[in-house]
Amino acid sequence: MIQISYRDARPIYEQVRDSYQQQILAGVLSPGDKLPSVRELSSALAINPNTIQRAYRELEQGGYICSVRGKGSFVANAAHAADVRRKELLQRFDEVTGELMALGCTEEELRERIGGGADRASGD
Amino acid sequence: MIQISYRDARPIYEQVRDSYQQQILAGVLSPGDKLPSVRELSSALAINPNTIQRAYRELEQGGYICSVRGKGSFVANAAHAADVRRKELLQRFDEVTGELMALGCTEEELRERIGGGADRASGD
Amino acid sequence: MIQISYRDARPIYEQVRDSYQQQILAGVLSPGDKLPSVRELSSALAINPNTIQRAYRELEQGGYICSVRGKGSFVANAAHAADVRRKELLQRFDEVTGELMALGCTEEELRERIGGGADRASGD
Amino acid sequence: MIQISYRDARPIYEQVRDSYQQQILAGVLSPGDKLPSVRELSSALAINPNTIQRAYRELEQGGYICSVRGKGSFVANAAHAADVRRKELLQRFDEVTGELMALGCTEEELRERIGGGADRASGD
DNA sequence: GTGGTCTAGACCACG
DNA sequence: GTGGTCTAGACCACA
Repeated sequence: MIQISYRDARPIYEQVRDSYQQQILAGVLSPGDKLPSVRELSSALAINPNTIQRAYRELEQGGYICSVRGKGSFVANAAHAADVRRKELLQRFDEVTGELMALGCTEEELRERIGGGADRASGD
Repeated sequence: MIQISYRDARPIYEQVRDSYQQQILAGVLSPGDKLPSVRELSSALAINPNTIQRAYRELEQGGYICSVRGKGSFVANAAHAADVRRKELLQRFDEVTGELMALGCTEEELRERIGGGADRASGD
Repeated sequence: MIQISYRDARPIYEQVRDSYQQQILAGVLSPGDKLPSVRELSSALAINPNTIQRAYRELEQGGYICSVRGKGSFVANAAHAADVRRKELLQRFDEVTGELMALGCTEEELRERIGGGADRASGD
Repeated sequence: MIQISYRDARPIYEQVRDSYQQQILAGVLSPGDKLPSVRELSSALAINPNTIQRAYRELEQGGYICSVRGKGSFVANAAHAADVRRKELLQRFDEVTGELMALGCTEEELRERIGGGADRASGD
């Protein structure tokens, strides 16, 4: 289930949108799965239906879900959306590595860090 | 000199703050260098002085500059600021690599990408 | 047989209506042919009978079919329907060409494009 | 100035969005031109500000305008938006010509029709 | 019941 | 003053 926080700087509709986006890309939700209805989710989270609807609308514009009047909202085939997302992330990856190397990090240091979630504390 | 753009999604005070932050970290501005006064910069950029003041305030809170009443604002010792920035970037690095690998990128692929600015187009 | 898709932006009754409209104009269905009954089609497609009924009603209003109480629905003489449709399309043709030329496409370019399905990729 | 009609089947926000989109693509509005503020336009058209804002938001998402907090909304550089629009129109052009030829129109007939706004009545 | 649109009015962030 | 977000509640189209 989606978690939202009023302490988060992001507006609520973005938190809802990003949570679903993440779950869909991660495969937690599969193509064809039904999302909770706008009214259902809005009452479950104690949030105005319009706010949920905006999140759903943007998910649909991004190709993540497919909303059908009278039926509900369903997870779409994520292939295209995943491609777009991967391009975004690779661009951010280049930016971050570029700035880190400008700050003195070596290529070797960053290469070792990839996938090394276990010993992450050593470099922080 | 600082460049601001009205087409940028970021508010102006963030553009000013980030520009100086970047120049200080990159060594374009050295510790002790004097920044233009709020009045000077605001008239040079045709921007409300309040906006500049907010940028300077946040730069001081981040440890990038040091403002002295009646004297002006000066670049602080960059070592601490660079440490803070590096931690931020390493955290984002971990987030981005984590999500990329969840989307199917291999560790090897990402390791090869580091520093490979010349053949970047191949992976986009 | 009619195909409907929940991922289509159009409501279902429009998909049903447009599918038959297209088949009638293309000659796949000939004047006098009997359409499946509302009950038959609604159970075959697992769709609410009201939805099918609305599609049939609009097909009859458009002159594409002729419904006889107690007998069924039959494809009408296609000549009139085709005339109406052709007028619609010619109007859209004028609108589209007008806007394309306002965007810088030349008359020659559009003339060459007509019927050039083979080399379509060159102009996209 | 924008004209909206309650008799139009399109929702109001689409009418507003499409009107500006058209004016920007046609060059009636040039890059850098300021659009009326949300409040201004909403009171001029006697429409709720939220409705106008949605139109403006979609114009920004489409790359037609650029909205800046505290400053206003301005026409963006339309080059990219025009490209996207042209592709859309060329695709519709192909669809319409294809269906017209399936209905018996000849290539020659359609080629002559292009640009022939003066003698349009002959073919309707 | 579902999603979609619209209104009325509030508050915030920014300049 | 500007745009952006959120709420509360209404009505419509669709299944």
